[in-house]
Amino acid sequence: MSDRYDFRAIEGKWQARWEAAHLHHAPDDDARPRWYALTMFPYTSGDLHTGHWYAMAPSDTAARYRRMQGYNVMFPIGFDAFGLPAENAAIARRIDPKDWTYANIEHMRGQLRRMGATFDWEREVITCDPDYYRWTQWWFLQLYRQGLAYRAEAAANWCPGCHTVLANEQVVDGRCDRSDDVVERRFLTQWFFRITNYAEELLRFDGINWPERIRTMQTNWIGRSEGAMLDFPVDVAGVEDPLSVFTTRPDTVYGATFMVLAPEHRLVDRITTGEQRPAVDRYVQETARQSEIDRLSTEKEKTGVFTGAYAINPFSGRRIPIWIADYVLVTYGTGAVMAVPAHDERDFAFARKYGLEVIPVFTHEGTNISQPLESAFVDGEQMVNSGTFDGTPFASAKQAVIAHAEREGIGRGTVNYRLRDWLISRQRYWGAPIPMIHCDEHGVVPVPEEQLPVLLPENVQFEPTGQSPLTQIEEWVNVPCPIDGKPARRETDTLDTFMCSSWYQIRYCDPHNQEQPVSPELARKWLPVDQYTGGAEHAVMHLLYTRFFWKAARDMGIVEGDEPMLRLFSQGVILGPDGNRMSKSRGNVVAPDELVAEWGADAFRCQLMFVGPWDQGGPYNPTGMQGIIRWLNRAWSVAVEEPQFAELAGASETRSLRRVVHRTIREATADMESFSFHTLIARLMELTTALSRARDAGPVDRAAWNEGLRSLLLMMAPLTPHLAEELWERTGGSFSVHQQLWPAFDPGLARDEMVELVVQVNGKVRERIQLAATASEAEARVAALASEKVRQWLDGKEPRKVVFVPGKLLNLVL
RNA sequence: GCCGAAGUGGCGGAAUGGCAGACGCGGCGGUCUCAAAAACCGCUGGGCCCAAAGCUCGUGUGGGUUCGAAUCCCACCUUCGGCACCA
Repeated sequence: MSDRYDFRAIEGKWQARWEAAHLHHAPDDDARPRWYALTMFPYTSGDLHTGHWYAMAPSDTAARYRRMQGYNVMFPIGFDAFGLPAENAAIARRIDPKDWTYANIEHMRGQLRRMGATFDWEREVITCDPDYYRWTQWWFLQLYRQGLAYRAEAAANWCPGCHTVLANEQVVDGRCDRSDDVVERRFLTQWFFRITNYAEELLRFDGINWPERIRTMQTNWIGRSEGAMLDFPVDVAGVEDPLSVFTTRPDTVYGATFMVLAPEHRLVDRITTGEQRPAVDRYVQETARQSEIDRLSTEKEKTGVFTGAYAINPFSGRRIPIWIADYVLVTYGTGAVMAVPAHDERDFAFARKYGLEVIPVFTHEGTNISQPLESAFVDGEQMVNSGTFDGTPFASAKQAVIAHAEREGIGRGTVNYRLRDWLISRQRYWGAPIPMIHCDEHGVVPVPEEQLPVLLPENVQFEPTGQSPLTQIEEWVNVPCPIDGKPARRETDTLDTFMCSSWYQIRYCDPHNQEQPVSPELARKWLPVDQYTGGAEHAVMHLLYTRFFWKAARDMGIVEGDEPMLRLFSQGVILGPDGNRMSKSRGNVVAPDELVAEWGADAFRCQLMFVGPWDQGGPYNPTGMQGIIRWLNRAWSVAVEEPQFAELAGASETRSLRRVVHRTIREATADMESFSFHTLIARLMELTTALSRARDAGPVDRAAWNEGLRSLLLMMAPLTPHLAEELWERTGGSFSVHQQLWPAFDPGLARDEMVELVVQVNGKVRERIQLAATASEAEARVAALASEKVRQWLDGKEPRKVVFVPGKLLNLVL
């Protein structure tokens, strides 16, 4: 046989055969231990790009490896199918979003099949399918029942390009993460999920193996601060409630010489005096006109206006002015701060500009606090100017002040978070309708569960108006109130699509269940996900939301355990050949379909895995395909062109071949465990070379050859599933190579007999000597001193010290 | 500004205290061929040297620890990522 590797003849053939044999379906009733491997499902953009391949092919390799280790592996796939592009396509091209989406899915299914991945298509989910979003709506109702969904007016991020509000997580540097438009601040009544209820728990990552990078990003995003809430009475007739402020420095409260409110703060209008009103109104309007980007710039000089009103410092009793300034954010804490210019840089800058009083309340080494301060200082030695607290050391000051505040009922120790509740309303059409009804008499009423799904109406006008297109469909909007049947109106906003993806991994376990989102038995069998893989761009969106969702589901008794994904691996970003992100405008897009058509799926998979460490990503090297193709050709030739056989069971060349084989298994197994696919491929290339050299060198022991070839094909199976299957069959293996066990290595056979021992003199390599691997220090010394070269370097001296690393090195120190 | 990761041949990268550059690309030389391509084989960090042997330099920069450092420690530079007026 001298035929050559032709992927065209084998890839389609085996894909069909695997499908016919349901090889990739994970049965629910199977005695093997389960392994739930999950790769993030794709958005239905209509085209599978290189980034998808880069994410999915290695995930598939890892999943196949687990199967060869004896697990019942579930590796499902589906489509994240709701979202704006479908609607924008509808507007631009006058096609129905549904038609656009399902046509895209059809195309992408073909692309995914040609990848040759072990996807369990019998578990496919499509989030825009009523069978799926019925349960997304169901989840909404459960969260509502738990008090975790609520409607409130708040400062929301409005994207003028997308004509909808966005969650905080979708705003990057003041811009929409999708359209890049500068977001505007609008005060709107919207639906939220109380993710902040779980802030504390979301900061803990106990029992899960997630990358440090993702954990840090989530931790930063949640932004926990310890401090106190302090109440400052307002000295304005008719304002009874005190002004509460959050501070991380309650110990500096005696130095609070003024207060600052965000310009949007509710109290501003009520406390502003007649004299100050024109200036305040002007400032509030100016602030409202500014973009968030300008407003949040730390470069900008601080500005503000006095309201004319005063508050009382509850500790010092001092009457202090209330200002407004745009450096105070209405979205954080209470939207008001106590300003302590002596100990806060921002307050200091503000006080200096407007001539406000500065009172230091700590002593500080190297600072004369009886002189006007040059700058604020944050640490200190002990409290001063603080009444009975004077002399309290810095370290215990916070606790002392908090304890006092709690005793007096003027404040309390608290923890504040940067994390805001998750805004889930969207003023767009292509999403799951929020299953609520507004009734004049009964307020907001949930749609009864048996009426789910609330179907999206069809034939809708999409031209963006700033309101959901659903508002215009009278026959859909007008419904009877579920309580008394009187005329009422449906909620017309749709759900953030991140809600659809927050629970998809749960639905995969029981995708066809018509009674429940998942049966308790199947949830228990498959969940949580053992290995999740996906991009780091979802760190504070999808990956945070799905953890929140899971914890809420746990508290409702639907799932068990504290975390939805036990292990997470975040792959890097595959870049264009020029080192930039692939984009049509740059013209550096690498199209998978073309490469698959030219070189085959196996080769493309390997090329992507050979780029470098998976978590680092990097530029795609167009010429790199050659190396992979050469390897696959050599592997083909090694499998189909037998050597001359002879009985050489104990011969040294046999031992040496077996050593390479067993060592490769050892290393390849470690590489699989650590997702080090590039070094794994390198090792298999070496094994292929070793086999072909052994064959060309003369007669080979039959058993050793078969062991080596068989091991090579088994280890290639997760990487090149089609090629391995074909060669497995040609070399007499039974269907399927993917149902075989991963090879085991014999440490004894992997061990070296002879080693090249490095001899160093004063730490520099001067000689290499052949020695039995088990040689002792004394033996190594004798062998080293037998070398003329070593003796020359020793120059007749006796080594002062000898370092011996068995099997590796002997260092003679003079 | 704060936090984190990274920096190694012409290129992607390997080696996480013990032979720097595995494996691959590219390059050079060869086999085959009328020729080219493909395939296969060999060589391929810099310097000294006709060459080899050999010596020497070499993992962002400068110091340190160690018999021995790409690897550990300190300082700095650069790149990337995250957070950033969060009180």
